[in-house]
Amino acid sequence: MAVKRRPTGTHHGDLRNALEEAALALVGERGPHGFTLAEACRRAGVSVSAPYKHFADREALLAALALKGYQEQRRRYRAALAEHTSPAEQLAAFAVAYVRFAAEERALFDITFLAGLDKSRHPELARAGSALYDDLMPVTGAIAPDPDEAFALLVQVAAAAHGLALFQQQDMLPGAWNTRASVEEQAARTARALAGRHTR
Amino acid sequence: MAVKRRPTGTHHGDLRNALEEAALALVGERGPHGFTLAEACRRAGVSVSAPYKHFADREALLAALALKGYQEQRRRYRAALAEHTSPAEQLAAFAVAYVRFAAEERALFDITFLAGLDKSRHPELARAGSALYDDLMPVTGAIAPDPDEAFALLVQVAAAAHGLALFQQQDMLPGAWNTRASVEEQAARTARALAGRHTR
DNA sequence: TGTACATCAGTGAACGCGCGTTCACTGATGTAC
DNA sequence: TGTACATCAGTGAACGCGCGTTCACTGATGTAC
Repeated sequence: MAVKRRPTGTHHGDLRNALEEAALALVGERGPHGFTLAEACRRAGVSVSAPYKHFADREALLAALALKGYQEQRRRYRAALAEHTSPAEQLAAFAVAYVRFAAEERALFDITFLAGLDKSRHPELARAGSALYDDLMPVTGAIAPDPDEAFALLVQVAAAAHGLALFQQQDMLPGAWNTRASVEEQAARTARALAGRHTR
Repeated sequence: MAVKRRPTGTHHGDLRNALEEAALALVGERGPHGFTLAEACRRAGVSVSAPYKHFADREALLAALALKGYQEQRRRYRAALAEHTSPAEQLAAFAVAYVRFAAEERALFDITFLAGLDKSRHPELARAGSALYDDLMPVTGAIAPDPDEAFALLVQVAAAAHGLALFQQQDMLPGAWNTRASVEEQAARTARALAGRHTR
């Protein structure tokens, strides 16, 4: 057997991760387009050519983070669904989890949805996005038996949560309405109202 | 009385407008951050220093366009409301007008919501944004008498329309769902469902 | 009507800046024998 | 255990680029008399 390789690399040790962390910090501080390779290198204490040992180019680093964003979303939505049994409440929990993800992981959310990544150049992102639909469809399917209706319901709830998340992030709601608690409540109420339409 | 001034200026004639048009074209072609002063000058056939006779800086040009965006939205929403008498149908018409504005005036929509304008530096934009609420509140107020409920309803419908508009713009819906007609239908249905909650 | 003048929209050259990417290199590490 | 070697993560200098902004200027236009 070969000697065990150290998981930490040769020089820096964990540059790939350090660059990803720096990118998240930059987007958190400066907005969806605030990431530059040069500044991430500065923060990681490394020369500007170092990233190319780990990523093909600037966009590849962002795409790696966007993929993480989709995975984190999936994890959160599955957990949210598992906490309820009634489909309507599961849908509400999903909507709340959506706006909460945007608030708690803002940089990840920004990179995933607002960094302008060319999705046709990153099919794995498109796949990760539609994987989210797969997890949710059983829930809306239990509320609206017709598949088209089920998908429409899912789209409506996700869109409402997406809009609420962006409104809050961009300070477009007045005063107390721009609170995380308030936005989560609106998300849940919207989901319940839209689900209610079908159950009676 | 002084001789009438030509509305067309001295040299170029209408550089201010030409620059705004070029900026809209650029954002339309390259996305929310695709505008540069230099390229707009090239397209207007003018030197790079010319814009400073009309705008304080790059951001001022964008802010002027964002203001136009809010004005155009207001015009459209007022027209949408005027076409119906039932509050629920007015709300649905607003939601449809919202996603239609995003589709028909994509560049204006992008500049208004996605260009990352610093709103604290442009209070006129914040004012123009909340003016939209003022037009809509009577509608939701007719559906939900309690002012907080009325505002919540408005926020929910606007957020849903916002999310739908972005989903379509970013190609996040599969196949026929990513159609303008489909998205408009989802917007109308969401508005009706949310309004319905209150009227029974 | 003719002339001197003020205005001001647009010029063109220059500035400093930060960016993404390439390239030959170095030197520490782990591996084979 | 010791030595020669291959690997490969990170260096540092350089590249070309496009950007926003400034500055002294020019020259066409409209105005005053």
